[in-house]
Amino acid sequence: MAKASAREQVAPLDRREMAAWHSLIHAHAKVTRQLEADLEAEHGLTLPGYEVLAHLSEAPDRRLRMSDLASFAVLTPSGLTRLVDKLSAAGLVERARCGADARVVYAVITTEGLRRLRAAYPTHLRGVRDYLIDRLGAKQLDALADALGPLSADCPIRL
Amino acid sequence: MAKASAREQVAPLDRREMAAWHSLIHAHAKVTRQLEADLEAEHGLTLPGYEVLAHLSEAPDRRLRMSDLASFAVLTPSGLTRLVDKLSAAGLVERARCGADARVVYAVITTEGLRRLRAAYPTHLRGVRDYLIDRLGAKQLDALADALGPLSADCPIRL
DNA sequence: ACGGAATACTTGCGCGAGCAAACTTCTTGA
DNA sequence: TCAAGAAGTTTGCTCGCGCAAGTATTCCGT
Repeated sequence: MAKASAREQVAPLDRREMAAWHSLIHAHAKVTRQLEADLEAEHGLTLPGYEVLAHLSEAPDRRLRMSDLASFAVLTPSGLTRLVDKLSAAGLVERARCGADARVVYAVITTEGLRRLRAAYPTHLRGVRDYLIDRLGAKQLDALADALGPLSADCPIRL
Repeated sequence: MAKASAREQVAPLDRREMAAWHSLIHAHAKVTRQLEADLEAEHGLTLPGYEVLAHLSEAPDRRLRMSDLASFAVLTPSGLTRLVDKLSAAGLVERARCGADARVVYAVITTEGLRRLRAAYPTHLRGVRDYLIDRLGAKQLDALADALGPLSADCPIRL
């Protein structure tokens, strides 16, 4: 096998590859920023905050382990700790210890949290539609999930 | 035309729509975090920092207006000011005033900046290939750029 | 030609969040 | 049984970066 020398040149990205990469970055930034601005303005929620509430509301027993919640919400464990601190201070979420394993902590959505989530839901829904889904055809939508889904395969998403 | 009442229910996102939305968030997070970790570890550059250098190196006269650079790099003007401050302190970029319009400032990449960029290029290239492009087929690559490109076509980032 | 609006950039401030290290609790191998 | 190590969470520290306000310059209507 030929070993790559330090001077060996690698082919640069071609136009299509560059376009795919840049469109991913820019589209993501644009969509999430608009969505977050709406949620913030209308309901005082951040996007990660909303997603935490949404995931909890759909989880069995309305609770999830901190570490699982972290990967759902695309946050590091420490990031999730702070976010749950904040949501907890706002009364939207509570912590509960696990009887079986004293290391794990559950985050549980409160009744008030469910209320806020339901109130914010239309805003989020409209945002996802306006900024993403309605700008794509059905084929493009499938292609998008098809292409990007496997990239985050090890981040379990309940679908 | 029926006017939507306050109580009118909107259909929730279906499975495909949810999948597209979540895959966008998770894939973006995964790819950019890995890429940034590599750049940071091997060359002490952040991803936005790398992209600023890359855009400058390809610009006519190796310079771009701050505001143009901001939208390329997916940053707000203020965010770009700090980033250019940092790159400037590291000697990778310089500021230059514009003779024709005293309001505009150009960011210009230095020789040292070009050196650092060239050194980091293989890392970035490999990252984009490993974490994104090589995991997609040619068709998926086109579909991705095709679907996401228009979302940010009009204005790259401005809200 | 002049004063108000628009444009380009920078600063004050604050917050979200990542990394590394510290605890705590559970597991496992000798 | 009892370390040693792994797993889950939290804390200390730090920094990137967005928003709003401030400054400097240019444009435009009258």
